[in-house]
Amino acid sequence: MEPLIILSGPTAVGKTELSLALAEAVGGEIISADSMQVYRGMDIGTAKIPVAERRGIPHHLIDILEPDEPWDVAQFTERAKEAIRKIRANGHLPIVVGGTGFYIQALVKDISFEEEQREDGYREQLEKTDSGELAAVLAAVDPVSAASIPRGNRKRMIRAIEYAHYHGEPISALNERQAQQPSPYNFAYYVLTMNRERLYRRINERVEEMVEEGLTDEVRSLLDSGCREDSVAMQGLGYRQMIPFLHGECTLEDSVTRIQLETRHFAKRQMTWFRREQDVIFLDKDIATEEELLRTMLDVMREKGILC
RNA sequence: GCCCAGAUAGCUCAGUUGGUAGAGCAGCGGACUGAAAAUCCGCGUGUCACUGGUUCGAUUCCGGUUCUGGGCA
Repeated sequence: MEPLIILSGPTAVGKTELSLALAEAVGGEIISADSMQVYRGMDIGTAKIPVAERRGIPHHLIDILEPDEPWDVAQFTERAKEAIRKIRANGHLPIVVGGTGFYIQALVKDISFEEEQREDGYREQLEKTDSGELAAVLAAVDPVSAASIPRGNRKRMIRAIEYAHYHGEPISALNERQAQQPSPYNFAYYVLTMNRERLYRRINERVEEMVEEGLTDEVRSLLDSGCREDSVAMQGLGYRQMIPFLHGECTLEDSVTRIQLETRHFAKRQMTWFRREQDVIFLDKDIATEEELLRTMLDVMREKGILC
């Protein structure tokens, strides 16, 4: 089985820093599992590690798209698998680092995403449909999903209906099938954690630092260069909340407070995700030094036969 | 010092024509299979400032006290 090392955790917990030490220790290359760092020009707000600080370790899936280009899990898994092949060919170990749990799950479980011919405008049509109608359509097409997706969650209702439309089977059937499927990887999935209060404080501080480093100008120049306010990239934390300030609709302080708040909410959601995830090894930063954590990681990898 | 208005959940406040109270935000928990830094769901007992009085019963009415605003001196 192919070896795979994963290092994740909530935002601002210190993944990047640890990932460098880890890569050096095992002879690894890093694959970013971050839905926003793929975009060029989004550096400060995504806490992207500057090339100069990468210590010569190759980083994949960072800066590969313009901010208005589409990107999703399916593309991520495809590109990540490509990167894994390349890294293995170099005789190195692939290390997936990032906070997008959804991407990591899709990669580890090797969820397949078949091509969809989306040119028929079906999604656009669904987006115009009101929620009651969507619920009715979903109930007809996929009763299992209809029972589990709340009426308020249009996004997930739309995807479920859309899936049935393109594949002729309910997405709930697909999910069930893929859930059984074993991972093709011999993986070690680490999640870095920390006391909540401390994490929240780090988040608040990091946002302040981002603003000092010029986050406002970064957002402004993205918009000036034609990036649409409703683009996926602009939904990112630190970007979306800055828009009202740039329009003169609120103070900078209001925007900053908002970024801090929503980043804290995000970190909380990430923790919910990791708690549910199977086969995860939690590494608590409160009770161990980075050296100790690294040693634990290496021990686990030896045990699993990822390292000899 | 006097007058007026407040004092209710961590915060901002609503409310009870007297039967011990509820929203938003925060916080907490959860979901998540092609936007995921997205999207969505759930969770509210708190000396109703303190203290007397009236009452079967007071957070609610009356008196006093303290504190906080605002006004007048």
